[in-house]
Amino acid sequence: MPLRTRIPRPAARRLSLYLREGESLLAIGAATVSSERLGARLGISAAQVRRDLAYLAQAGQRGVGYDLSTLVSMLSRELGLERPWHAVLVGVGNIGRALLSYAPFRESRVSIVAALDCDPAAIGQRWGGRMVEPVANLAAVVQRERVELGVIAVPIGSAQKVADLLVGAGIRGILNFAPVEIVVPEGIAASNVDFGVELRRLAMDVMQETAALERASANRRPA
Amino acid sequence: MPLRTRIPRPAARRLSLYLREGESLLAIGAATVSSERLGARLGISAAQVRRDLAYLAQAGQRGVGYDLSTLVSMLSRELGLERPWHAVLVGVGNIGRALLSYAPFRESRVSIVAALDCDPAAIGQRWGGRMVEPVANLAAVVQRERVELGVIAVPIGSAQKVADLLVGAGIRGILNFAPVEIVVPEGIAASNVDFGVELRRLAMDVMQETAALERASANRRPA
DNA sequence: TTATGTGAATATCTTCACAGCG
DNA sequence: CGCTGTGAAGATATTCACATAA
Repeated sequence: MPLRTRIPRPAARRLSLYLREGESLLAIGAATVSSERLGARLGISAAQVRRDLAYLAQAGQRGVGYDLSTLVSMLSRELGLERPWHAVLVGVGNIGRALLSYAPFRESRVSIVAALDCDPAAIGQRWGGRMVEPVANLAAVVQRERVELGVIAVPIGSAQKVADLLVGAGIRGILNFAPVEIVVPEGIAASNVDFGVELRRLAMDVMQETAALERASANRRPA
Repeated sequence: MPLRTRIPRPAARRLSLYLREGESLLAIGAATVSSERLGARLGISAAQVRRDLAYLAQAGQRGVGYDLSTLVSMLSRELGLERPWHAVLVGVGNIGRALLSYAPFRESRVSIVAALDCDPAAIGQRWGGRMVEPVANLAAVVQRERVELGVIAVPIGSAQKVADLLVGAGIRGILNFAPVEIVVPEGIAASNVDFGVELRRLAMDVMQETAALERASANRRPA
């Protein structure tokens, strides 16, 4: 077997977006979609969409486009969503509660099956149907629920400690919302979402847009 | 003047991280940092760090490293953080409240100066020191507080509507937490954070890690 | 005729390796 | 001597343009 070449990182990231849009088009009642239209909905060029989707075997049909239900199931398979994934959340502050009540998870194959916290006052409360357990239960929860992913939503000071606990409990991937880069051993996937970094990046993008506009108008009346 | 070449997209995104780490090292009492160490804290190669920081004029000193206070102020300037940026939040559900209580904003130059919602029950409540106002006030708030950025934390169904309102009110950049790609006119910066997409990506990363490990062990005993 | 799939060309990003400077 | 800054090489990613298939 040819062991199909690995999908490039940026393409792989876009696959999640195609899946989300594909599902939403399907929900609207559409049957097919063109690379043109799919790209337009996501701000991605049609050529890029075709190149990305060509990594899936035979996803589209020439002259017609992509059959949405085929596309959705191929993307699901590619993204590893044919089987369900279980995640455990640590920290039920505002971010944690936002995650627990994030509606789209209910029908997604990736779900948060348990919520832990170390604050005695938080333990026993229910959020989005799940009861908060003490962090001490972590290892037991991971085994009991076959948990593979961990979500960190604790303050910056405890983030690394929680990451170590998760790794120790046998988790394979971590999504971290604390504003610090966590360190994980080789072979464990980690990704970070930091609201502050996102807002700063936005500010920078606005600056660059502004600069680009000024440059453009300066070019209209050059030396 | 040579109109210094634009900083590449990926490098620009990393700049936010260098700033965050730089500030945190400074807080610890460090005076300088090497590309080696800075990179190690972020999982970025030293060569990459040097290449990125070289976009700032004369940021480091050979044989010594980067002076942290210089570095932090250069990065702040590059990211447009020399002056404060004001953002308005629309939607005070769980995500909105998480943003309002996100501690690092308090000392950052990007701050959320107002919170709006369309639910009468939410209006008048206080979160993180800010009182929730009706969305109808949007244009007035934008003018009053010189707001340039908008944060969307409303359900999927109203996200595009809110985006249009923000653009209409004169906002220059939008950070969207609803799980849909919003459409904005040319010249307006937009970026999206979707918890579902992030978790799916994590699941995919875990799959790929697993596949890579299997491939590696298969190679140890090839045909 | 329409819209995919894909070589080839281009553009962009990253790493290497070492000259250069304090 | 240590560590940055940077040409040049290498690796990746994107776009173009068109052959191809329904």
